[in-house]
Amino acid sequence: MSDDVTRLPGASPVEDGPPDQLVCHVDMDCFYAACERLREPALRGEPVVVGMGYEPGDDAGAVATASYEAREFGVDSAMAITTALERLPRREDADLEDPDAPDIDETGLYRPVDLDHYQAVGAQVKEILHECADVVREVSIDEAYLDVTDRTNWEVVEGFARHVKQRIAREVGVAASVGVAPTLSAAKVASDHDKPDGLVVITPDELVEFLAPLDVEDVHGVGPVTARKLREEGIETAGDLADADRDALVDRFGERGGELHDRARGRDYREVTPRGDPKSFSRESAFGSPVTDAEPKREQVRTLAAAVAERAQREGALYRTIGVKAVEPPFDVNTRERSLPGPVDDPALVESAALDLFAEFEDVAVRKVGVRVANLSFTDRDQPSLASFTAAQAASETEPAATDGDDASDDEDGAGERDDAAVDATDGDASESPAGDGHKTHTLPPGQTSLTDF
DNA sequence: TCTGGGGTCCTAGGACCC
DNA sequence: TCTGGGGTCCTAGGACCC
Repeated sequence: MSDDVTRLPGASPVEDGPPDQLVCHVDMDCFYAACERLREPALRGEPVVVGMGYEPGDDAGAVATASYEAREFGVDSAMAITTALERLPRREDADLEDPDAPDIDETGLYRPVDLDHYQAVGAQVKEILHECADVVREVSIDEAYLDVTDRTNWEVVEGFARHVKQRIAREVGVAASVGVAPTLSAAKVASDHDKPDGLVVITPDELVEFLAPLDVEDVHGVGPVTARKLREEGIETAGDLADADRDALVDRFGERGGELHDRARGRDYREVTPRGDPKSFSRESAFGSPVTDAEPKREQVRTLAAAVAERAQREGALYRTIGVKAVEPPFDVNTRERSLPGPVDDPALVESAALDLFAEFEDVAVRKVGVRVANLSFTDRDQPSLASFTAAQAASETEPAATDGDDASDDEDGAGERDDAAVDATDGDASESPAGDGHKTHTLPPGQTSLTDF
């Protein structure tokens, strides 16, 4: 029911042809690096690398953003910091006296990610964007689509887009690339086309010709895996994809195949709609090297569970599904999740459920663990009142949860034993938390460590 | 390039219900 | 008792995006 909130009547796709719209895609250039330069002007003109999971001086983590100066040295997003340091040593290691030290002109400045700062800068940019358009879809911290159909027209849209860029540069101090096109996916292609500081307008007349020569991987939605498969069939460009047999694409790639075919032909029936509520929250973290011992992994799971639960509470979200992730070397991603009979806000339950689901990975080598909550509902909007929620919950709690001591893994064939008795409230009454913050808390009965009764 | 973190959507099989 | 088909929910994995 809550899902329907995001599917407003006006948001249904137009079936009978491209919607007549003017879409503007705004994409900040090297946003994290630009934000660092904003508060540390000495970084301007220098190779800057912003690393995540990285602290000053260490060499763990990965590159979140590399400035264009750093990219000259072969440093790129998602690259391991160790690799980046090989190509671009840190400035601190330059030493004019030492012949073995790197040349200062071939060193870069490394900074750790500071999301709070970027969020604050991003908010200023978004404020401008909302002033420039009636509908804005914020895709990420540094990217948004604008529906500007009613604000401009094809004759003057270039000036309009230039105005948006200049406002961002003048009022916030960071550079954006802007693309304008009749569809979302083409606007995205347009903003990418002349980065950095680009401004590209693709009119409806030019659309097909513009797309045709592009690499097939430039089509939004074609990633490395699909691109490889397409190339194996001789489909190298967007034009090749546009000319390919649609039914064959659907056979091979499912509905997505048809969608990609459309996009390569300049057809994209999506409209610009604001983003709805989030669907899940997750936290994950990687170990420096794979860990086999149970306790350090369990400790990390506990930490992540607490962080996820805290996030949900902060955002006023209840969750009905709790899940974990365990990545085994070399890169085998395993996920396990369980759904509850009803939405809860219960940090202790997130922890015990996560540990329980994680049990089967306790004694194997794991390089990364994660915890997730999903099936979210938001208290102050689409959620039934606390009173009715509590009543419904009480009704499903009449049967006490069994503590059978079984391993979670033993439950595979025990589906018939599943019962609907949910998680029991500790004191038998579903009282609000003492803090009186409106959050109803739920915990497993003392001593219960298994979730086989989910 | 030996792979970080936070998300979304899709698919496929099985359970379960009518 | 056997058979059928449709619909929905759940779980696991995969691809993609930023």
